[in-house]
Formats: sequence, structure tokens, C-alpha cells
Amino acid sequence: MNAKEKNLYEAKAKVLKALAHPTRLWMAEQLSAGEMCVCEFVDQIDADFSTISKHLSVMKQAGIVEDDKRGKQVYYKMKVPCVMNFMGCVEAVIESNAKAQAALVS
Amino acid sequence: MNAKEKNLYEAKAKVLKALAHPTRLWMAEQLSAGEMCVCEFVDQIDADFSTISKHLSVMKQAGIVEDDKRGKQVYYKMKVPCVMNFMGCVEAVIESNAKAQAALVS
DNA sequence: TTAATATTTGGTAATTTAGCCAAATGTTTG
DNA sequence: CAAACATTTGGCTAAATTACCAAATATTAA
Repeated sequence: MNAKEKNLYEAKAKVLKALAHPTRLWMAEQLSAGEMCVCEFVDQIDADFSTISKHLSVMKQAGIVEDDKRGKQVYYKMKVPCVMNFMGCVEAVIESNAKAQAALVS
Repeated sequence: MNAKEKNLYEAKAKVLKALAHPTRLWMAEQLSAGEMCVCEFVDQIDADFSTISKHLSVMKQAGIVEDDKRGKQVYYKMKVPCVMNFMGCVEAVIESNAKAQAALVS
């Protein structure tokens, strides 16, 4: 694996990592239904607003979402919506795991 | 968000996290072309074999891959192949980022 | 222009992850 | 059975991540 390829895999991993946190994943799912302002997340998530801001920043750095300041508020929206198409498959993994668990018990 | 939902998002994040590492991502891509034994990864990846084994273990714990011991060797294969369908989209994110970068320079 | 509101940024402590080495386990071969 | 081989596990350290608080910044409203 040469340096260029290595960079590519690091870049891909960064995108996945940006989604690989429960709170960020939830936010990304909300955003795929339409833009939201930071204040809405602050109302709905039980975490410090600075934490929420930083989570959004991680997704922004990864290029998954983009922000738009309007007045006092900052609105975020998905930049590459296909990202969420993946979730059906992630759920399939979880179901598969659940079945395996169930099989252990039965 | 109730406890059950919280668990779900944690489970989803775990699956993503298992892919969110350059080495693991590379291994997952190899495995989507067919099963491989640990020794093949050891030959191709510049890391200690124990590190490689642990990366595979992370993906196994997440339910992405499964292993099969045959003789002295352990073979891994994808358990839920759709996982890799996502990569086209991840690449789209990276291209989008690259374009944004290019726009800054031009 | 001061105060209030929304958000980001800096600092720090706690937790998690990554990677190496050494040791343990399981399997085959001599 | 002993030696060789493939892999996993335990232990350790360094690095990265997370979350909180406090402070800074920007915008609007009084």
C-alpha cells in the first residue's frame, strides 16, 4: 500500500469515524430529514451545548454536513445525503447480531 | 430518547466504529472480495500480527465478519456484505471534500 | 452601547483505543 | 512427545476521544 492509498484509507476512515458516535449518528439522522439549528439539538440532547457544537464540528470537518449562519443561529444540513443510505445495512448487522444472541439462549 | 433507543444508537455506532480505522477498512474491503486467513493479512500489512488479530477481533465483535478455524489457520469472511456498499458514498464525500479544497486554491 | 442570546473555542480530566512485546493456546509435523 | 507454526490474549504505554466548564465571539434587542 503506497502513500497515496494510505491517505485514501485514512480519509475514508475519517468519514466513518465522524458517524461512529451515538450522538452524532442521531444528529445525522435528524439532519437527513432536513436542516436544523444548533439550538434545536441543544433542546433535544442531554449534553452540554459545547459538546453538541463539537460533535457538529467533527461532522463538518469530515465533510458530511455543512453549516449556515443566519442571524444568531447556525443551521446545519447534510452535505452528502447518501451517507444515511447506509443505515439500513447497519441495522441488518444489528439484527444479525440479535439473532445470534437469541440462538445462544434458545 | 429512551433507553432502548439509546441502546440502538450505541449499537449502530459500534458497527461504524468497527469500520472506522484505516487498517480495518482495508481488511474489510479485502474480505468483501472473498475470505482470507489471518496469515495473508500478516503478510500484507505492516503491523504486528497481534495488532492485526485484534483489529479482526473488533470487527468480529461488531458482527461484521466471522471466523472459521481450519487447521492451524483462521479464515475470516464478511458476515453482512452490504456493509461495503457504503463505500461508494464515502468516496463521494471524499471527492466532495477534494473539490472544496480545490476551489479554495483556484 | 449594554445586555441577552447562540455558538464556538480553549483547557483539562477521565476514558477509550492502538500498537507493541511477551506469553499462552491450539494444531500439525517430525 | 517435542518442535514448529498460526493465532489469540494479557500487559503496558502513548495517543486520541469525549465531555464538562469557563471564556471568547458574534449577532440581535433593549
